[in-house]
Amino acid sequence: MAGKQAEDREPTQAGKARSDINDVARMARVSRQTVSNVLNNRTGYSEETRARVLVAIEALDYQPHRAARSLRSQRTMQLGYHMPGEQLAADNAFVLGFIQALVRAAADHGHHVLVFTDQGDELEVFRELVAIRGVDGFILSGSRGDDPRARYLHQAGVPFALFGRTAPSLPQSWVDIDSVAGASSAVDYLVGKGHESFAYVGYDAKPWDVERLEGFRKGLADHGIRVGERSIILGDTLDAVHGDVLRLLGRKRRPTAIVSGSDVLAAVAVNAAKSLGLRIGQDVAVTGFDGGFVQQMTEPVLTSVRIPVDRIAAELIACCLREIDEGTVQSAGILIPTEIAPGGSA
Amino acid sequence: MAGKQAEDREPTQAGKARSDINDVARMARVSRQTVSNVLNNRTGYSEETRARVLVAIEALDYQPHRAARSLRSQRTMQLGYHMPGEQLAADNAFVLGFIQALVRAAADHGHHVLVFTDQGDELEVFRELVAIRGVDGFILSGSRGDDPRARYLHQAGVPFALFGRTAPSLPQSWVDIDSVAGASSAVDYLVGKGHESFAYVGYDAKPWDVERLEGFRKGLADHGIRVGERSIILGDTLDAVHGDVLRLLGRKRRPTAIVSGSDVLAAVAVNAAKSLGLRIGQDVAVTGFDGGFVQQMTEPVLTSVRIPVDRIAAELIACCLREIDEGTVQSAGILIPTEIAPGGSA
DNA sequence: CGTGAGTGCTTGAACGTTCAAGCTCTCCGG
DNA sequence: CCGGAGAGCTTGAACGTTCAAGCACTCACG
Repeated sequence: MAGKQAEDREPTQAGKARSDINDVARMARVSRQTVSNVLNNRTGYSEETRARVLVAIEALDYQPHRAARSLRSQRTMQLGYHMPGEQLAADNAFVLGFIQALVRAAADHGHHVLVFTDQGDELEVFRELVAIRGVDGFILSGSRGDDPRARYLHQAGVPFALFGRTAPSLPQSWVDIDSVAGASSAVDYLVGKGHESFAYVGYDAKPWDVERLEGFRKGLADHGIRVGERSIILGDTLDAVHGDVLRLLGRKRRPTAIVSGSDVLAAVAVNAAKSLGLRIGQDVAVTGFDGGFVQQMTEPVLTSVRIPVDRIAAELIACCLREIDEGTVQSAGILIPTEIAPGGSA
Repeated sequence: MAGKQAEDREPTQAGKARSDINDVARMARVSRQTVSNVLNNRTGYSEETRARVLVAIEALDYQPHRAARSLRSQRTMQLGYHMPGEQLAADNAFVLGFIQALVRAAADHGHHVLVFTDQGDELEVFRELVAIRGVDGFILSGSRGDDPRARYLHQAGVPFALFGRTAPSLPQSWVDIDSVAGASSAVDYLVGKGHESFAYVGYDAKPWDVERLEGFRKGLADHGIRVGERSIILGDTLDAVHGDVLRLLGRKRRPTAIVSGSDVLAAVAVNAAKSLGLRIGQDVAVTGFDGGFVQQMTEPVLTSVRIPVDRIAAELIACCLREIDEGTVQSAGILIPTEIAPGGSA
């Protein structure tokens, strides 16, 4: 049943071993070191030599052996991304897009991404990766305040960049979105559409949830609009939020616009509104926050505050590599603005 | 603004370089090779020596240098996972959980996972990774029929395992879920709850979509239940499906149970039913397919055919490592059964 | 008591790069 | 015509492991 020798799986490369740097050197009639220099765009060779080397590389289809390079140069050309180990929850749609963006951004700089996660002890897995020198640096995400991973890496002298913010006591590279401005921009957008009566639906768990609510309040204040506390729904479970939205929209003077701190909760609000017979985008406007694929899951498509993952990933990788290459820490963080991604819901 | 020397980031390790295998050997009063043998659980040393070596390893906090190991042994202890490069869509909730499961399963065998994706040429990125010997093998996903990635890897003689099925012409390791049995089991479950009148909501794009519908039909046939073609909704857009479900449930003799080939579409069906004032789980039952976090996004929670990602990941990693270690290909694939994850919707 | 087969351990070499130091020209200023 | 600098290239060593051989000693067997 099982078992078939793998030998017969290599029909083409019969005996012909992979070529190494010496083969290239021999063919180009130069020394190994010169090949190495060309490969790493160093100086110290003529234009003519360079051309000969490149021809040989091409002809032999040579690519340097990653492990050999790493051993000598002490650079792995790999970055580690710590994937949240928690039970997968609502904003995971976001994480997947983020990983994809990270991988692409790293590839732009010739690096690969090692994705890892922890089970139990969060730091253990970092310690191991640092000990075996498996990566050159780390990308962390989902942090506000004092992050034990950041503290450990800092103390261990390992470069890293953080998506989110930490306690400003340590100098470290971080990139974050401007959640306050994002939520505030949703209000601007709705005001621009003529809305005057608002409600908010969001989580209450993470620091950025608080910031989004704060942004909502700021946005209203900017336009001199007041909002009652009863119009602010902060829910843990989708059930509870669903019920609260029903109650909210059942009121005599119901709001015409609902700003949400999450696409998923916005979807819940859309459903609740629909079940009351309200037309989304006409009787009531709803905006979300994320812009992942959940945005497409409502009908009509959600208008959402999009988190620009590509920008974020690019900055994170750039920060991390700068730290690796130059040994310097970008002590000021980077705040990335969000964008409104208009759908039919507002 | 920017720029702070990283020097002062290493307060603890002043000069004290990391210890290598020779340090351990010296401390345990044995040779490098003996340390190496202990490390790799080989034979050729006494129990007493082994103990001394372990003490030394502990004392020096020694961990072997990954790159050095790789160079000599030609094993990277890394597996590559090719993340679908397409625009992120509905079943991405699934992919994220899958990655997490893969990472964990690989870790159980002392391996790390390199996640990569392509932009444009799908094979290019494989060729590079193979050329630099960046991984020992690959995990592919999302394939039915003739997969160019599988073809390439096979021809290059690189071990890999496939989530999905390919043309049976090539002997290769694959693991897949039994979609037909899965959809069929949803019908069984609903029949067990007393339902007699069914409808189906699903996609039509991928091979497994077809299989799920097939399973639905088979499940009905098993119970001698007939279904009209008008009760089978195959949609591309959520909008269209939403409308079709409204029409379906608006019929005089409406079905009491809706089986769906996707949690997302099941969620759409739930919303549509709610907007007609139907009580989910009572007036109409709905089941999904996936069991990712989308399952939690409806109210009540969706009853769904869960894809056991942990099992799948474990089998994939095991297959791939077997191929790497023993050079043998498991020529028969593995079909993993799904499980019904009951929620309140059916 | 010589021989063959373990058992337990050591040693030099190798894996495929890059580092650090050197070597050989040429060219230019004094 | 000597000295110094630089351009262009080479060479031995090193990175930290594992491989492949070998060595010394013990023990059983004929």
